[in-house]
Amino acid sequence: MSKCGRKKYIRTNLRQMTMETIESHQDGRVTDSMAEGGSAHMQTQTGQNSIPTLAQVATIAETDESAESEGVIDSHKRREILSRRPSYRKILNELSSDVHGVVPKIEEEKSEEEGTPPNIATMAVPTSIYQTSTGQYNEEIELAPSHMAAATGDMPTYQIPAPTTGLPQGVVMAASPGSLHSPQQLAEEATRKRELRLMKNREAAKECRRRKKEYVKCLESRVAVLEVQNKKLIEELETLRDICSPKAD
DNA sequence: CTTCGCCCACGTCAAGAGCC
DNA sequence: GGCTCTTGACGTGGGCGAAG
Repeated sequence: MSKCGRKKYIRTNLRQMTMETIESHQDGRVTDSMAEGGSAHMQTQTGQNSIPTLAQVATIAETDESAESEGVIDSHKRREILSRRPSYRKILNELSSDVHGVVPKIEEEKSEEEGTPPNIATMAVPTSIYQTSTGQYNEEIELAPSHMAAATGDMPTYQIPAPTTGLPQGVVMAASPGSLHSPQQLAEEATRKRELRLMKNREAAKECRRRKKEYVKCLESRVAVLEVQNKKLIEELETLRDICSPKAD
């Protein structure tokens, strides 16, 4: 068996095991949305997409609780519970409005078209505030001077196609639909539309993944900042306690 | 060197969200 | 209501380090 074939075999088995786990966890019942490729369970097939969003975590917890307490959820309610959450950009922008300065907004993608990196320069990157091996936090928060992805080399080759035409190279504009007569022309038009749709979706998927990574990084950044704040507040509380109730010695 | 296990990125499909 | 966008899920291929 070739390497790829073996991997496929392993992953297929892994997926099967995962689904069995989910089924057993849910008392042998798989929800409609999961069977349809719903968004509320963590993908474990390859390890990617394994980070559940906050909404997903809440959803899973809610589903578990309700499943235990009520036993049966009707399909409509399940659909509501497992409904898709808003986009990363929306969530992040809401977060940024709540915590100004901690979480950056995801900018509209226009800077790349202008030949400059996306404006993430104002983001507080937790480069040096992660917990050390001794449990201490480095409290220095640096401002990222350059594009984050460029620093990590995450998307070295990503490019948005030139927006001038909106069509891939090699895709020829067909004649107007009114001028299509023969089945051959109709088939060609359908093929062309499919190619265009696939190309757009390909780019959209890339962009979506980029945003997702950015979103996760921002959440991690926020966690780090809040942990630092929490630590400071605890220390402040201890100091005030010492002042208010000094030891009599 | 080969195999294994894991991770990452990609392309595609499908379905919900959002806009007009 | 139709169209486009967004994103979860899935399958695939490649890279890399560890183990044999």
